[in-house]
Amino acid sequence: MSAQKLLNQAQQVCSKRGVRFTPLREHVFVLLANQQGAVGAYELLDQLKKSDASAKPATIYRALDFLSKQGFVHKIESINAFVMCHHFGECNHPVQLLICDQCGYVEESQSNDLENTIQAMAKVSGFQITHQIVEAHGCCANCQ
Amino acid sequence: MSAQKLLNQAQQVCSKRGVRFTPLREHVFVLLANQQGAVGAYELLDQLKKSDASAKPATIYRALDFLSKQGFVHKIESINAFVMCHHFGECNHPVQLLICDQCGYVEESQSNDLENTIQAMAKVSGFQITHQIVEAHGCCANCQ
DNA sequence: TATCTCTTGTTATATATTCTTATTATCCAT
DNA sequence: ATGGATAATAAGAATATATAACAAGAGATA
Repeated sequence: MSAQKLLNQAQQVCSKRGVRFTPLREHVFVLLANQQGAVGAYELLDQLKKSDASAKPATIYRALDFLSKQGFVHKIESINAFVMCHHFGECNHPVQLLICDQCGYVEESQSNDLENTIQAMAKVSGFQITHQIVEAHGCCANCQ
Repeated sequence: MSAQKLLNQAQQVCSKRGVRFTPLREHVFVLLANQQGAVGAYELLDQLKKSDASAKPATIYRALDFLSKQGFVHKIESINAFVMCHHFGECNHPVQLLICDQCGYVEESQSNDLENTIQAMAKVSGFQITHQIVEAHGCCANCQ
């Protein structure tokens, strides 16, 4: 999906939810939308600085925090990077990521089986899951 | 399992593998073994400093790196913390963690189902997995 | 002993988050 | 509309977390 389409969609979602999609947040959103695969926060910060020299780490992290909460981007915990979610409009799915260690490509996948299996595993221990992180590293089809 | 037993076991594993379980590494190992649940690196560093005032971040991270590679401890990516593995002797299992956000308790669990499901999910995309992170957050049986 | 490798010490730097204060937007009463 | 109260957002500084780079030391091997 194009960056412009994603942006429009995000604007609609924000206005529907009554949250503020400020210029700063939009800016970071667009930076991410134009990015292939995962990006680090400081790489985004460098890009942001080109048009806003006063940007600081907290600036970018706050924006990323907002975008995550809205489900527009996902944080990849295992490599401290961020990736745009290309179907935030559709549903509130749990995130499962396939991360190519060669080229940085990140694929988002959705398996109900996996979700169910994790829930089953937790149940055995009487554990109540609120959210989960599933990140698989390896080599994508292209890089093999 | 007691800290002492774990230590003995780790010593045996190291000598079998021909890797050096230096005093420093042992020390960090024991700190972790005596810990309930997850610990941050800088918390360990503070403890280490009590007997070795010259310890620095790199000191602890190097030791943790070694212990991770040997499978003695696991890093929890989603909270930047470390936890002792209580069955490193048994097998080379993929790690699945249940993390209680209330009390910090971490349970390691092992589901072949889950492993298989993830592999199946990857196969659909022609993705080859080398390793994976599964971390479920929520509330343990005790805290409910 | 000479050499090679692994480990550690030390410093600097990269990455990430928190806290406090200031600013801006929104809402409501006038 | 206008001003004032309130809440959300942003700036800035400080701190927490993690790694890199290089020099020095200790162990193993021949």
